[in-house]
Amino acid sequence: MTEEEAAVLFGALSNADRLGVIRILVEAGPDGLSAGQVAKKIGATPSRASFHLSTLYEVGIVAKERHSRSLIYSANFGRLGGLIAFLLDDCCKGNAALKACCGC
Amino acid sequence: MTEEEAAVLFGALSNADRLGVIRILVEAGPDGLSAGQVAKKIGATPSRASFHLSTLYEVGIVAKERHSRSLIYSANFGRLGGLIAFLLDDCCKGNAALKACCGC
DNA sequence: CTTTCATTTCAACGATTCTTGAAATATAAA
DNA sequence: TTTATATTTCAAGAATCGTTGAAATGAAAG
Repeated sequence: MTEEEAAVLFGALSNADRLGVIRILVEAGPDGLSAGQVAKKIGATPSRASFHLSTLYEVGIVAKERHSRSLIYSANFGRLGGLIAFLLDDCCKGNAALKACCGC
Repeated sequence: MTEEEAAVLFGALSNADRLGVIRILVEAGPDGLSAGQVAKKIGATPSRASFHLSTLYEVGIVAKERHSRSLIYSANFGRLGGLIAFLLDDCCKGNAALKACCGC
């Protein structure tokens, strides 16, 4: 992962609504949640939730699958884990002090 | 750490120049580097480097200390580790799949 | 006390992001 | 085939971000 790519991913995490989305999608597990359910849970209008879900989808942090009328979103752990690994191992060269600070 | 605070921290990481700064400051170790050295290493004008260093300093990701004419910047592992811990443990509830994906 | 060096601050500008509400699309039900 | 449901897309506007180069600040040297 390039610095540019990581920066884009961090940009996707740089919004409280989207962190809320990630939180509830992780909680929801592999079955995920519909866009509407996400909107309700984070207290956002459909359009606003859709905007944030799209942002997360475009960078690969969430997956999307149509289920009849609903679009079901779920967390992509691989992508999120890859970003953490970039920060920890590549950007910060596996620095021991850093790992100690995050319990890794 | 609140979602709002984490979002601000992720925002500070959402720029390739700033990830470059973090990389070289981690590499430089506890002694850090002057603003001028940072600027040279990332290939930026003094003013642009200063802007990015300030952004990182304001959110506590780097520390700053004057040494005669130079301002010496160094990485704050505690803050960076705290953010990773937020994502891993709080936001993602210690999810095992995620931890596996980043080697934690 | 003037000059030099290191860095920040500022103003201006363009680019990007976020929100809102209305209109469009896709799917299913009546 | 009309209607209802679920979601996205769009346009407009406000807010924030990033770059540039010039001016200001802080600290040391001559």
